Formats: sequence, structure tokens, C-alpha cells
Amino acid sequence: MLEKLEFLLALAREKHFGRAAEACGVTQPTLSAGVKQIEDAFGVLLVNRGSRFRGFTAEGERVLEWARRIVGDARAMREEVLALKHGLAGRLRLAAVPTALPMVETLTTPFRARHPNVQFTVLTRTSTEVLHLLDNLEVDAGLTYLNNDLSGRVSAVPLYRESYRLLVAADGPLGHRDQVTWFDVAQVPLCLLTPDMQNRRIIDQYLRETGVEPTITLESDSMIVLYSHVRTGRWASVMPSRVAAMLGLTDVLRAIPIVGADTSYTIGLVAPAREPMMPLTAALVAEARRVAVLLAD
Amino acid sequence: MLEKLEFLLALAREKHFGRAAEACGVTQPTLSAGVKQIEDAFGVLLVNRGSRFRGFTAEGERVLEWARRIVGDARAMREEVLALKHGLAGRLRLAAVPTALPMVETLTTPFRARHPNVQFTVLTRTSTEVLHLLDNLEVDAGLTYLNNDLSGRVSAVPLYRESYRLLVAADGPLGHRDQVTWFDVAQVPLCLLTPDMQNRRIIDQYLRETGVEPTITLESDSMIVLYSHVRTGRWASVMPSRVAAMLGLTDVLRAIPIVGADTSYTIGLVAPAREPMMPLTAALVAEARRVAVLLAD
DNA sequence: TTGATTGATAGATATTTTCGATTAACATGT
DNA sequence: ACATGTTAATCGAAAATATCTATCAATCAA
Repeated sequence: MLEKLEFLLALAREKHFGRAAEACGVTQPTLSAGVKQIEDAFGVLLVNRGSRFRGFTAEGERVLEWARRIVGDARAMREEVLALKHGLAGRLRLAAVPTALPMVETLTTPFRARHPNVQFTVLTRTSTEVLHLLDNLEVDAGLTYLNNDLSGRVSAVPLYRESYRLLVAADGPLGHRDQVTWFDVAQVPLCLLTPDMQNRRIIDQYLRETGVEPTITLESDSMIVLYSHVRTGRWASVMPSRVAAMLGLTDVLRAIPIVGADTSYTIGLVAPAREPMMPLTAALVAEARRVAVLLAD
Repeated sequence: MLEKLEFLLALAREKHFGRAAEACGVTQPTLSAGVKQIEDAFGVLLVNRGSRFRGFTAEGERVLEWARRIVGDARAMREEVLALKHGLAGRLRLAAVPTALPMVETLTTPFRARHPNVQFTVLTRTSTEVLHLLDNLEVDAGLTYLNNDLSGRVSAVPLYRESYRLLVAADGPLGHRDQVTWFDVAQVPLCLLTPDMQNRRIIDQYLRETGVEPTITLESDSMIVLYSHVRTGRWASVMPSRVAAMLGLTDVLRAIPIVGADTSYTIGLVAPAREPMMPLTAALVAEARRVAVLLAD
């Protein structure tokens, strides 16, 4: 029955019987039969089908929520037993918003020193995608903005607050300044993240308030792309100060404080709000609490 | 796999492969194979076996805790779906300490008025047994003393506080008094619950403090036995006032307040501290909160 | 209408599960 | 020491279940 519940989760992810089956490593008829079996067991339709997948029924949504919980607990059980046997080991799957990526290291390095047998998978996602992946048990924890929406669904550990800097070559536009305003920033051509990223939306907000229409010369979902462009000395970008520091400032590259940006956006570790947590996740949360102290201003 | 976890729960209950198998409706080899299968899946021994059951290993205890949780959630899921389909229906299994038995009705009557398709099973147990049954998912809720031990394992709704009365015939010993002391009570021969009951231990405590060695003429685990003896006019007992009131006082039978018993023992509804609860349990807890208001002094 | 996509269905084949019978390992009492 | 009873593991056969391949029916898009 547990396997059938996993079928449901896959179906919710993929919204497609064939792909869900593939994700589960079975054929499509097998997955169809599995879903039908749960439906028969409850005597209720869970999935609306026309000749294609049309979402879940009300009952299906409820079952889905329970399935997430039950499957999550089953995995936690498995992991806990293995941790008892071999010590903490396994793979921690993380999803982080792009601006948090350079901070992942501050978490993983001390963690791995403590638990050498743990491996990591780190994905870049938008803040909404991070929460979605968490909900669907596709990652164990996320690094994202703590401000909005993530009501009670997750437990969060604040790590640091973003304050923004203009990243630019010393001989580039505004490169000689000791500080700039958002009005100044809005004058120069910028490399920024794509608009689906929360960081970009925050920066857009600041820029919009200046009343000037900024020029976004280059958009990317990759921080490395932004960084490598700025390094040439011909482009500028806006990054959280910690990210700028982490990227390593040469003498040609400067991170100039932007004044007048007092709104603060906290970034932190988020994990499924289940008690007890999976051992690896619990250990990561513990590490995050330690790191948070070190990062505190 | 879910079924296998139920095997584990049964084994924890029965501490015997054969009986556990019977409880699950399978043969002993089937249950043995099921347990071994979980062990193989985790690569860990869960049960200490000699030629007989010798309890669980450390890993086994952990798995057992998860199994309780997972199996409980699976049942909650099932019940919730059925509730969506047919409205609230099914069987609520309750366990109550003997002195709470007469109060069960104050819960079940309004509950059934609201949800006519719900059936009840009510068991009499000691307070420790009530908690044990709750832990093992053998009952959905309990009525017991809220004072001690039940740390965070259960969520509780206080219902009322016990204050004690001497139950005696008007022409029996002390029958003419308007109030008595515990010292008085200790002089007369009493019918009380057996010493494994918390109520009895509480009353023993009061009696002991008088310095007098009381005579317990009759012990029983049944309130009806005590009551029927007192009704004859030849015996006396000590009961919580609400219980005395519930039993219906004729003109021959009096419930005389016992003064100097200021320690209060709260009785309430306890349910597994899981969120979300099973729908039936949640509805019962809601009912308990309403009833608690009515019962408030 | 044609072609492509999607999920249900049917039938054959594997796999797993379950059971009854038996056995091995211990206790317990004589 | 020995017989006896209890308990759980083991074995082999039968039953139940799961999975696969192939195919079909419905729907959608051109």
C-alpha cells in the first residue's frame, strides 16, 4: 500500500500517468492499476480522468496530503534506522534560491566535517519552487526567503539578512564611488536574475521606487553568469553583500554599498515541519542554528 | 509494507508471535515472515529471539514508534475519506477509568445526537492501561486522570474535578450526618475499587492521612458492584460527587460531603497527540470541549 | 479526416504471499 | 537426565497478486 501511495505522489508531481509511472520505475498500466486499487480500497474516485489526467477529486486531495505525510514518515523511519546502524549517512537534497547558493557552502562544509559520510545534492530553484519541492518530498530542505507565505508548512531557521551592493569594476560605471543610491543604480545597465526570482522582484521594487526606468542588459537564472559578466569590467550587477563577499573581490571588482535600502529580507533554512524530522534533516537544522550564530551581525 | 508494520504493532502488544498472528488474522509463519521482511529491508534485527519472543532491539523500538505513527496516520486517512463520503460514521473506541464511566454518557449522548451514524465501544481500564491502549492505537480516546505522567504523549481536554462523598444509606453508619471528615470515613467498613485503580489510591491516601487503619470490606473493579452493595443500606462507599449524582440518589441513599479534601483530581478526555486527528476523534474532542463548559462549576 | 497522445483493458507471465506441516531450540517439571 | 510442552523458524506447494506487453478507445489538434 505504501508503494501505491508513492504512485499518487508521483502522479501529483507529474500530472501524467505515463511520466509518473516512469518516475516510479514501473509501466503505465501498473501505475494505473495501483491508483485504481487505492480508489477501490476507499470506494471513492481520487483522480478525475477524461482521456487524460484532469487533477484530483476533493477526496483525492485529502488522500494526497496524508500520502505525503505517510510516505515522508516511512522514509524518515528508514533513514533513522540506517543512521542507528551506520551513523549519519546518505544524501541530503537541498534546493536554494540563486542568491543563497554561495551560502550553501557555509552550511555544508561544517556539516560534512561533522558527518563525513553524508553526500549532498544542491538544486537552484525559485523560492516558490523550493517550497513546492519541499511539499512533495523531492528535497529534504531549502534555502530561501523567510518573509512571506511559508505559513506553518515548514520550520525555518533564519540565517542572515540580505543587504544589497552594486557589484561593478573599479573602472566601470560608478566604480569610483564609496556608496551609491538606488537612483544611481537605476542609471547604469545591469545584469540581474530573471524576473521569476524573488531577488529580482525585490531589486525591481527598489528600482521602481526611484521613478527611473532601469535598463536590464542581461538576465540569467545563474549567479555565475552574472558574476562572470561583471568580472569583465564592462557590466554591473546588484547582489546581496554576503554573496558579493563570498564571490571574492579582486582589486578590480568592487561591491559598493547601496544606501536607502532599509527593508530587510531574511534568508534561512526551511525544512518540512514534521516532528520528528528525518535524522539528516534534523542534523542539518542543528548545523544551521550553529551557523546562524556565526553569521549574526 | 503497511501490513507488515501492523504485524510489528501486534507483536508489541501480544509479545508472542502466535497470538500476534492470530490478532492480525494470519498464521504464525506469515507473521514471522513479515517481521523478517522488515528486518531484511533495513538490514537490521528488530526483534530479539531466543526460542521465544524476547522483546525488541533498540532499532526495533524506534521502528515500532514510527510504525505506530504511520499505521495511525493510515487509519486516519481511511477514516477521513469515508467521512467525506458518508459523513461521520464508524466506531469510536473509548477506554475510561471506572469512576469516569458514569460520565461517558454526558459525552456520548450529545455526540450521537450530532452524529447519529457513529457507534461506540467503551472499555473499563486502569489509568495506566488507558494510556497504554492509546499508545497502541487500540482505542481512539480515553477518559482518565489528567494529573500525572501523560507528559506530551496525548492531548487532553479537562472535563471536571473529582470531589469525594461518602455514599451510604440514610439509616446506615454516619447516614444522618450532613458532612463527614476523612477521619469519620475511616471508621466505617467500605466498598472501594481495587488497589490498581488510581481512584482507590487517591482515597487510600486520604484515609492514610487520618492515621486510622480503615477496613475495606469489599473491593471490586466495577462501580456497579460497589453501588449495588451500598444500595442495600448495609454498606458504604466513597465516590466522586458527580458519579454519586449520576447514579441517582433515592431517599434512602445519601451522598454526604467529605470535608478536608481540598486536593483536586481532574478527569478529562485524552486522545493521541497527532495532528491532524482522525475525524471521529477530532469530533469527540470538540464535543468534550462543549461538555466541559457545561460541567464547569 | 488523419495522426498523435493519453489512459484503460486484456491476457500472459513473474513474483510474492500465505498456509499447512514439520523441525529445531528451549524451557519446565519429574 | 529425561520427557513434555511451548515457541518460533523453515520448507514446499498452492494461491493470490503484481507486472509486463500489446492493444484499444477516447480525445485533441491539425
